[in-house]
Amino acid sequence: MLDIKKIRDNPQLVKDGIKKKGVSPEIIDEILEIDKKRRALIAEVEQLKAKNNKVSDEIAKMKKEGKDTTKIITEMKEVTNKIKQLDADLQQIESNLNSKLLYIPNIPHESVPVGKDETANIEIRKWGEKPQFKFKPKPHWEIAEYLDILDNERAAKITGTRFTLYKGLGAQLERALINFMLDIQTKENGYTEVFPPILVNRDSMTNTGQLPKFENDLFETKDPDFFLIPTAEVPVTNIHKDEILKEKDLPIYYTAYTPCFRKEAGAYSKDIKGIVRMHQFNKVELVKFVHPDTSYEELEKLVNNAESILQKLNLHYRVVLLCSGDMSFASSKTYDIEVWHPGAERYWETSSCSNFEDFQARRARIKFRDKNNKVNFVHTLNGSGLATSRLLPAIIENYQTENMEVIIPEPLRPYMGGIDIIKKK
RNA sequence: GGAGAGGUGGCUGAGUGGUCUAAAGCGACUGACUCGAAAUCAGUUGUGCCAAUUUUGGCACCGGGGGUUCGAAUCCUCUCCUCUCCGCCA
Repeated sequence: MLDIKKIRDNPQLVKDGIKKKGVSPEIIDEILEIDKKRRALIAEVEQLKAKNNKVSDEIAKMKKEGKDTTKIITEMKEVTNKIKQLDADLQQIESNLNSKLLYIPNIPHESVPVGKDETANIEIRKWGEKPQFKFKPKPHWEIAEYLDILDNERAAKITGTRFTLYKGLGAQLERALINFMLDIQTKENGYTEVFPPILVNRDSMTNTGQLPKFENDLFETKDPDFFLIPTAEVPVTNIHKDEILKEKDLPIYYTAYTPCFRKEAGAYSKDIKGIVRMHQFNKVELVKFVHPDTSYEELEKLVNNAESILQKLNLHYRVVLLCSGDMSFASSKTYDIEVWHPGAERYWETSSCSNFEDFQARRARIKFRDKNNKVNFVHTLNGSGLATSRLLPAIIENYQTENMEVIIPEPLRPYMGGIDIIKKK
């Protein structure tokens, strides 16, 4: 959510900002018009309330002195009725204003390239090199089927399309990756591990920006009404909802493994091969609550923390700075980390690291008290550290052998009971 | 799922229709005393919105929504959460 005061004081800046994100700027004029009405109404109704409060005190005194109050009470009834009516009007205007504000995206940071879609993204750096094979590397779904470690067909029997069943050493490798990543993020990078609820309420989903605009992308439950999280960002960011944190406690770093659930409505059908785009996938997430002055430094560190996993696994990747039009609704600046899949012959996003500045904090009312006792919004950041539905295929494809076996990367072997290769049974 | 109790400031906790501008204590902060600390003493101590911004004034907030009343922390109603007991259960 953007600050209504900022919109009021600097409408052109906000208009330019949302335009870069592909949202048409007329909405800002509507918002300002509603805000104007709202403030006029507040002035009117509060004046009446002040009178009401004053006279109520007088009535109390009169009663104590035994004076007759019937006349003044009759008069006040009219005032009260007027207040009720104005309050109802005000409530309607405020909910209208609020629902409009909830649809306004965050505006991009000045360092973000302006562009419409992914073609305007900028490659920042590459790490490692594409592995060379003496044979033609196969895509992960062929190897996984041969080794019988992933089974989409049986998962479809259980649930439906875009689900997978991890089997045997495949299941074990998934679990190893999760544990490995959590250990790195907690032991080396200073994150505190949490394991949050994966069903959340509407408020939490609104605070991080998935709602109200993207309800179609989410799975929800009936009775009670909850949503399945599309990312651990949602429950973890909401840990500090409605809190005023101490400045000395910042920055706060959390990491969490959760399954994630996405409808992937409208996603390209060509992506359904293998497990790169599932309705359910596993992810280790990194979330930060930081002082506003440090959030862009913290973003760089966050990206480095995510990269460190790929480096340890010796997987070639590139870091991409997203352009304004390719960024998510709530983000001010986003880097994607894309890992090389030699079988599929393409890079796949395996992490997305964003600074939301105070966009989410304002919605979730997450603040801190500074040295001068002033209360201010924190900045929130998050990034995948990493998503296993893209990482496990990358390992299968990068570590495949000519006879379709998969070598386990050395750092994962302790998590696999010492197993160093996946062979056909 | 059933029965009961309860939700008040950073924390403990009083307040059951009208100086509540929410008692008191603890904690925190500031100052005094001190070489310094402790103890002691004095003072300060929430959030949001509106208007002006030099001092400030007004409104709202006692889990949340709605209602009764001239007036609600207090009464009614719905709802959420916590605790205790029973039932069920990984």
